[in-house]
Amino acid sequence: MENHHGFFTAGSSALSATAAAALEYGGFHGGKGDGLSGLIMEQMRAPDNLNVIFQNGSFVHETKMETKKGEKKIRNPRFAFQTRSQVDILDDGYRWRKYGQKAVKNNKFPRSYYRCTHQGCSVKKQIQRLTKDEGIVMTTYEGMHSHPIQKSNDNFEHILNQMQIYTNSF
DNA sequence: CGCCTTTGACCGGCGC
DNA sequence: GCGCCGGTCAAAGGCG
Repeated sequence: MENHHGFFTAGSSALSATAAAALEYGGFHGGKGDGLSGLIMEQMRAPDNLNVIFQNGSFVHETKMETKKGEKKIRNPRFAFQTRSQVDILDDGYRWRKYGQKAVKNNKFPRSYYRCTHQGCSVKKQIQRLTKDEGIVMTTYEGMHSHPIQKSNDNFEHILNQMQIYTNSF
């Protein structure tokens, strides 16, 4: 688990543990053993009400209390991470339909909302570029896929390669 | 024709 | 109540 390549330059054991959980969940077909598997964070998940955020390679977690008086208001597990990338859309192999875009306060870039188009799958994600550092794209996943990937993974791997190059030259 | 964006309207929660 | 804010809906249009 220590082989994730400077992408998240973390010494945090918490990060390692989370990464382990991600790989354990292993939604992507095959780690391919090419060293990129550590970068595949899409499938990482956090416990209920736990928001996991990576900032500048460091690891931050924030608990989110959603359970108020509603009780039924339990949010799906959420997972957020940031990547340094020129492109906003990180193709992770699933098919997404965009269902909204909103301007966010204190941010000059809009936030985009996507939903997984697989029948019966309600996984959502939001993508937002940070004003603070335009090179960073923040992606937040909510919920987990309970079905296989629909698209080829080739594109995603390509993008991962790009990201790796990009981060290494940092 | 099927699937996707775009975009303003709408909605619920919250603070004043 | 009212207005803001974040999130979602849905009509219209684009594109292969």
